[in-house]
Amino acid sequence: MKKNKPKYRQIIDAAVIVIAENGYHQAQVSKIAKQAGVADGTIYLYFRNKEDILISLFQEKMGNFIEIIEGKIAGKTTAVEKLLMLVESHLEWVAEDQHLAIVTQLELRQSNKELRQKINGVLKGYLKLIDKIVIEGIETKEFRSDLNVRLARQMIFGTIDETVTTWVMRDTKFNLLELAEPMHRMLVNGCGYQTTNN
Amino acid sequence: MKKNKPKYRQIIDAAVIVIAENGYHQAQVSKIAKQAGVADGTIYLYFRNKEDILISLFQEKMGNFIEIIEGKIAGKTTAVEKLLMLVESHLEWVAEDQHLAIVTQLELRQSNKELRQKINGVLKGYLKLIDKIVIEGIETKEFRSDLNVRLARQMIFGTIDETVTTWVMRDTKFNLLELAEPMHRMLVNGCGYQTTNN
Amino acid sequence: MKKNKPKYRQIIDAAVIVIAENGYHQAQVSKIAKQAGVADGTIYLYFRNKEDILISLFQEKMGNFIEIIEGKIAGKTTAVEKLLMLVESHLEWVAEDQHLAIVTQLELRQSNKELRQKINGVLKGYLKLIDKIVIEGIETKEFRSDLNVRLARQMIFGTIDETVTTWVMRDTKFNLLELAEPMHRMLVNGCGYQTTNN
Amino acid sequence: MKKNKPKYRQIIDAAVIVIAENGYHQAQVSKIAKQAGVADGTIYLYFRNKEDILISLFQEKMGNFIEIIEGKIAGKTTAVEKLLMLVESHLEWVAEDQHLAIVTQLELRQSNKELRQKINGVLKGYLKLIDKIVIEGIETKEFRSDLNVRLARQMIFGTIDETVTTWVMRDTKFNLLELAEPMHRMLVNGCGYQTTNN
DNA sequence: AATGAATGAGTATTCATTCAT
DNA sequence: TATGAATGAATACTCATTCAT
Repeated sequence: MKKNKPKYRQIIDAAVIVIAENGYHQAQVSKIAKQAGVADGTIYLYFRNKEDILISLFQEKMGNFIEIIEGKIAGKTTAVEKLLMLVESHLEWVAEDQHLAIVTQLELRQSNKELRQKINGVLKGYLKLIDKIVIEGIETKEFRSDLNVRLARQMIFGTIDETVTTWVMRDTKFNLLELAEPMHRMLVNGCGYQTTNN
Repeated sequence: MKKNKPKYRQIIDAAVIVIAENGYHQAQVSKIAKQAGVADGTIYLYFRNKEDILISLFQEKMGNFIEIIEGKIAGKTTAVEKLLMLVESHLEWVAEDQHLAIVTQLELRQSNKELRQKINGVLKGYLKLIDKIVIEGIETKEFRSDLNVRLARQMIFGTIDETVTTWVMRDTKFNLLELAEPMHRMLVNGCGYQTTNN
Repeated sequence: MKKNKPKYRQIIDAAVIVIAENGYHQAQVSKIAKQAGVADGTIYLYFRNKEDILISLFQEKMGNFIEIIEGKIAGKTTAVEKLLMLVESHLEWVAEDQHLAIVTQLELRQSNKELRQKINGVLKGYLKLIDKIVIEGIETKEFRSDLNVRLARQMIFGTIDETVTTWVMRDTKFNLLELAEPMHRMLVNGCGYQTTNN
Repeated sequence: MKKNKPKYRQIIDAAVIVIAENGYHQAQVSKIAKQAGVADGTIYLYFRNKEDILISLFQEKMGNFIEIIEGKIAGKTTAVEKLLMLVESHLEWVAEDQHLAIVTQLELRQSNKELRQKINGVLKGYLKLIDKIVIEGIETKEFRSDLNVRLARQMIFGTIDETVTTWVMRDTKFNLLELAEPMHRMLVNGCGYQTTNN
């Protein structure tokens, strides 16, 4: 199993750094190899081609992230709490590894359609996680019974993603985690009952 | 003023078609020229370079869209009504011209960081429009007084954008406009007061 | 028609020189372009790819040679005379342009199977020419009636080809044309009646 | 002596199979090693480099073939009979081991000039054998006294080689051995006296 | 003797842009 | 204005060979 050999992770981590620092289109295989401390050809002992590095990168990192969140959420009892945990974890994840954030939020989105579709495949796991929380919230009556699940998920993911992307692109970084609580309140309100204060 | 000459729009419209049909990375200048019915070199009498075509495309189309929305919103009295108008207009705009939707939602996002930043510059006008509605809503007490304006805008834009992107990528197209009302309710709720039904 | 433009022939002639002097595997496109006095990219305005250069080269040169021989043969009345003309012309053709001889006899034979098959397609025209002479010789009773046409053609072509290849590979070049007459006598004898002097 | 160790032949036989089935340019050392059931590095304990495998292959197989023919010829008294034996043996050899025929007739000829010259060195032994028969034929007056020995050898070898190559390339295989007799008659005629039936 | 992971040199092709006409 | 032939920089991937074990 190639994935368990140290050079597999070594190359993926090198790719994250090279892409974050040089941009997607300037991340040549030779640069990644150099950063990883291996020969160009060694890359191809662990990955089929360049695209395979990028997909594997996304799978490893995002997949890992989804697992962590699933674990954290399991400990929470209400959908509202679970949603807070998801928002906090997501923002924390982004703030912790800015190289990775740049790669997933900005650079990897420049890839061609084929690669983006494979990336979307990985993302689906995350979106299903959100769906589960929304559905649970409806069942427990924390959320409106007439809530459109897909729309709610698009609100939750869209809000987080837009916020994170804006933050990653900013030059001056503020504390992203502080946004978790107000963002969570907005999203829960969005899924809740009353419309205005009238 | 080059922008008023017929070939200027001719080339931009050709670019929309070529990018929508071939994808961003297969939209060569020569293809756009052919579609526009001009010689390759002629492109450079109207645009500085390829990037300039794409930015101009976005400016023309998005700028036009913003103007239309501004007009429509002016006729509404409350922030809630204005937000509904914005959501409806946005979804309508996307549903009306699918070529353009593909280009702005999917293809143009594959461009490099530099181009994307310029595109974001154009988008700022739209985001400011949203900000104005949110601020007005707070002032009229339609929205919470402690609402984080930037966060609210990111929710509104993020939700619309994520929804539209998902819709554009789908093979089977449902009626996008039907989502305006429930999406609007979610967003207004998100900006409003009460959290849950407890 | 690209084939009539001067650069088309210019590139083919450059390819002959570069391949003859550097060998098939050291004949990079950039070298051919430099020899032709054009930019690398210009090659691709006239040829689909590198293989297309080589096929076109063979078609142009060999096709041209076949036409010339056909013309010369038309003036001869007997199959025996026609065969002499063919042998003489072939040897003359090889001796005249040694660069081309190296390319067709040695270098182009190193190409991959796909290219060789296309080259064989061009060669078929030449082999059919030989067949026609053999058949005519049989009909005029210059040759044996029980002569196997394909075998006779293989003897004629094989003998010429083996002789020419040996000559091209030799460092010291003797007068190739002097071999025409004795080679012709051998071939005519081979197609004729008596076996030995017993 | 490496040549007597079992793995030496094992690797050569593997090379014949791999080249015949994959073609010269797809016959990587690693494939040959796998087919031979040894590690890549082991190849280099028995051969200096890849070229050395191919030369050794040709030497072993062709050398073996020459020895066999020499034995068979020794039992014949006239040059004409010896030539028949040579032609028959050659065609039989090709028809018997089609893998080997593909390798020697088609694939090995794609090698570079340097390797082909070394192969020609091995072939010299066979060509000398032909020369001996021709010279004997002249001395015994079976053949013309003014016969050019080199030319006669080129006819004999060229005819057989061209015939065999054509046969190997054909998809539908006919009985090659049936060509021995008519081919022999043609060649003997070619070396003989009379030109035509006049 | 045997292994096999690691090495790293080498090249065809595309396409945005120019400029002589 | 308009043309379009010509330019030339830039990069992923293969595979023969090595050498530490």
